[in-house]
Amino acid sequence: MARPTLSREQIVATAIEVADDGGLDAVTMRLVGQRLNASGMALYRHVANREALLEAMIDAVAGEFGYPEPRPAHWRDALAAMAWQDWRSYFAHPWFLVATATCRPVLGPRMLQSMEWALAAFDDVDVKPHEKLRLLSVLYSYVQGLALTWTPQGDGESVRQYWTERLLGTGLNRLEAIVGDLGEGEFDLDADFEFGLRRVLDGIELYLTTRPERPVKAAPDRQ
Amino acid sequence: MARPTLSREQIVATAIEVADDGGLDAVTMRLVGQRLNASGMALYRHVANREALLEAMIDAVAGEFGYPEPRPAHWRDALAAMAWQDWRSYFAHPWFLVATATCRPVLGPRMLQSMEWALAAFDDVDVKPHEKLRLLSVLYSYVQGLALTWTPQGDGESVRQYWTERLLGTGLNRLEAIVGDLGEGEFDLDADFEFGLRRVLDGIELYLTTRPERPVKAAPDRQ
DNA sequence: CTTGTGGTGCTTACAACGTAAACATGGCGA
DNA sequence: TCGCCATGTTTACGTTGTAAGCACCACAAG
Repeated sequence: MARPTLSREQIVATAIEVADDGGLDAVTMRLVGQRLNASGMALYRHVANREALLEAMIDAVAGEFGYPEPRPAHWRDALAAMAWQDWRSYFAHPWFLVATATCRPVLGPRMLQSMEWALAAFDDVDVKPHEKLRLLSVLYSYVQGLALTWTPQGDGESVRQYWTERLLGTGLNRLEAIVGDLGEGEFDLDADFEFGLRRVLDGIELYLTTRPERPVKAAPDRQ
Repeated sequence: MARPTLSREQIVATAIEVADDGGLDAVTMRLVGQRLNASGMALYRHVANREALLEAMIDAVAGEFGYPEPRPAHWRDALAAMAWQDWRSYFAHPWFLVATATCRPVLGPRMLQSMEWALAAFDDVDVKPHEKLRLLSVLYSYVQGLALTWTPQGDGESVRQYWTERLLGTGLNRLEAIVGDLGEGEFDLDADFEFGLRRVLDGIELYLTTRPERPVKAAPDRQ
């Protein structure tokens, strides 16, 4: 049989390149094929259809940067590291969140592995597995939701500019007060993210430490 | 001039119906027009293009259910009410989150009004406006992110079924332990949501009550 | 009453998309 | 050497968003 010149991994990688350059709309079968000196239809030999390609792209990005090994001993440090990593990933690939919203939530192998890593952060904590997932979900959701709000979308117009534009002249004084606040200070997205991250981790920590019925067992002190 | 038989509001409302029935992909200019006994091109007299239509749909849904008036006196009650309302909205219109992810974050008039309502919940709290927005963002993001994970996407396959399917046989024991947990117990999305909501509100409350430099001023006790 | 005039909806047309179907090709097993 | 079949290509079809031009009609001006 004819030696294949295309591979599934190569296709996915190229599609990711295309998406990074031109957004998710640019991920066209023909265009991805073109970057590989192939026709658009060639992709169908390695990928069921466009949606499957998107799912593959999502899972590829999900495992792109590994989480730190060994995992920090205290769950709070581990989860913070994970949150930062995800946060960075979302900005490295602005199309990522759009894709996950469009497709159903993708539980590919790499994504599952990441979840396992995160769950292991709670190994020292005496909570039911389902509650561990619930706690994780709070953090995942926060990171995802905030990124969704602030990732630059399509056109080059800065998100900050868009907000100040829209908030002024609305006659809503509390919103306009924020614009004043934003104008004078710097616009530091990472700082905003870290602020919220602290609140979320605080909420989780409060739960783990104050439930009288299930005391924390042998959680290592943070150094 | 010829009396108009279409109106922008009518178009937006019809488009929302279409999306509720057949998902966001069904929101085609031609199909929305057809429901109004009009051609697809007729819509362009009232809406710039498809994206503008989506943005209008988003803002319409954002203001569909008003938040409770009068607003609960304690910020925590107010924010909880808001979060539940948003949570319900996301499930009433599964396409909503997909649309907000696709378009840039939409700050339409109704959405801004909702934000103003939420900000007012912090009127009794002595925090800088920018920090109020940060605190709100934590909650918004959590609700949005969790809904994004659990809203049924497209096909009728239940999300729960999809998860159990994917989690089994991965060889990752922490994930499989969760499936066992899910299997025996009930699968109560609202309970999951409320659990996380408590954690987020706890995190916010901890911040507001323990900062030594900015004490809470005259926040009313909850009855 | 007649006559623009401009807002409204319709028709046609086009490029781009996902993808089904048939075809061409070339390396490997027999 | 022959045939097979996986791989990539070509062609084609239906659907999409939307640009361009046309047809209509109600009102203001004459």
